[in-house]
Amino acid sequence: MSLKLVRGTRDIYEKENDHFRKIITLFKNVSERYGYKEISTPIIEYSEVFEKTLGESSDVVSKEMYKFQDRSGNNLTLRPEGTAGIARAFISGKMKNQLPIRFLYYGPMFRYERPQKGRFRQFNQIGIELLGISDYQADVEVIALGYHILKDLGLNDKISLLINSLGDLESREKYKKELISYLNNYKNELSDESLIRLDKNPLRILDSKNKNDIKILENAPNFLNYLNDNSKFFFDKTCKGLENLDIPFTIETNLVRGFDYYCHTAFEFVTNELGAQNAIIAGGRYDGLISSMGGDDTPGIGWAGGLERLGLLIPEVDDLKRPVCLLSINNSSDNLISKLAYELRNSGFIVSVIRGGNISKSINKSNKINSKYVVIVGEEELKSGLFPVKDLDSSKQNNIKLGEICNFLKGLENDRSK
RNA sequence: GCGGGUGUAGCUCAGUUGGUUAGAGCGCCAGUUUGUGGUACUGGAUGUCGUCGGUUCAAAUCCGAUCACUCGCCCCA
Repeated sequence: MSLKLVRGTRDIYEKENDHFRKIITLFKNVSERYGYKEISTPIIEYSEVFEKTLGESSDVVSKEMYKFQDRSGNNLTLRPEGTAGIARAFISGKMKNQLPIRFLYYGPMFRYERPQKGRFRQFNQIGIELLGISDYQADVEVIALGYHILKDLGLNDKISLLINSLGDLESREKYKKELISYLNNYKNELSDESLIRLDKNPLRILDSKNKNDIKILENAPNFLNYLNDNSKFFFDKTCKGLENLDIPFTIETNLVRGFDYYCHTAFEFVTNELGAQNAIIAGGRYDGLISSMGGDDTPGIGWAGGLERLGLLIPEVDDLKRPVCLLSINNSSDNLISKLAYELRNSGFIVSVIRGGNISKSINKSNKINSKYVVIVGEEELKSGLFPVKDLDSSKQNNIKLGEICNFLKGLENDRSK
């Protein structure tokens, strides 16, 4: 039997899980203040849910999906991202009369990519979607929410916001034509990658990292000049909306999203602390998505953030809540200890029972699990009915009657929080 | 998918031009201290040297393959 981990997957232990939980808790907490409600969709969907929405030419669909057939021959895919599944849920759940609707979600996603720092084959995303508002206010709200979360995580000075407009369909088609005709002059100089894109998805050439491509693009027509009045108005208003909230941003005209369903606003919160994996939160507007899946025409905008990447950026913080250790020096005290532990746990304490060994060792073990208080239960205590309750920080110790230990500890905790 | 680097104890890493029984620090366990912890001192345990194969009298060391991690490309969260 192989004990190896599947490539790009990993086991996550207590500390990291605590760390993730903190991010998720903060994410949910802030998002709920903006009116977002949690939705959980399945991890598997029919493959076409992703293929038709993300675009056949996108990297994710063309080479990164975990596709398989189940025993009935259904073509299924482990979700590579969250938006398509939520759009599907919105349509199949017949939620159109509840618009506008705000979703928050988090969970594992799967992409068959080469693993790197901050990049895994199974990874976790947090994300939000806002459906049913075609107005730029939705874009401002969604970006502000992302900024709010990053700010509360203390990442202000580590991230920057890049924003661009992909315009509406009309603007995009017009620009695409201009860009193609410009790039056609450089056909023999463009990178192979970009040449393929020239046919399939020319806008993606804009974010090519190839040096020569970048040079060619310097004189290429600028997307922002091809926005029609409607698109220009939309983009201006969005930017003004961000300024109104004092959210700093940079217009990045070469920012293009990898999925077909985006239009108008595209944005990324990026960092330079994670090497090639610089996008922490990224998203945009996808007005055509739901109609393309067979639903009524419904505008939408959202973003997704990488939990692992966020985790790499924020420091781990020790738990404030420290356990109480009950030291069992004598086996005949088992019942007494389990009852005391039960009572303390009912009162909200984290309780750890340490059995056997001498007192030195037991206190030592208590220290190692970051315990604040220990209660010693040994021969003498069973006789006298008085139990030493010791504060390991101050080394102060009081002898307390069994029935009063819980209240005594509560009192100490209250004093401490004052 | 392409290119570079790395892989030795739980962790961080040494290990000479191939040469006996593979090392250090931290951590862990025990003792000093049989009812009171963090410090100190003393002692101890722990390795398929990533895996498989090859060269050699002899491989952690050289060669090949493979796996994983890592950095860059690509792409993305």
